[in-house]
Amino acid sequence: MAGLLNRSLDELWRLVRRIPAGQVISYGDLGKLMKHPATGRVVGRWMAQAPSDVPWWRVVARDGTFPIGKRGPKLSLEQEQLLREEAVPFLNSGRVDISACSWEP
DNA sequence: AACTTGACGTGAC
DNA sequence: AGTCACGCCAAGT
Repeated sequence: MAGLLNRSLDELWRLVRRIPAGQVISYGDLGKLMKHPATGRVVGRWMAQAPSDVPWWRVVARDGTFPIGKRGPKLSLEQEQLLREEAVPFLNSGRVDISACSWEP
């Protein structure tokens, strides 16, 4: 028996891998897409253990910020840089313009 | 087993 | 537009 947690993790990595370059999705919306929905907070916890082949930087908070910055400022900057390289639109406030580049499966 | 901590979201002010 | 309080719930201590 695989376990519900591991299956959810697999599904999560599958979903994130489907996000095209130049687009983003929020933690909460990602959770809603799963067979057994998870809250944004839980998705965030799981993202911390994302395999290296998962484009974790395309997942942002609902308001277009990087909550990761509170704990790891370095990682936050890396995320912003990666998104800018993909031509993701930013607002003057430094947040991602999520309404202009959100991924819808 | 109890308590704390967040890679979040929402609503109130 | 920016804060804040609160609900959320898996993991860590």
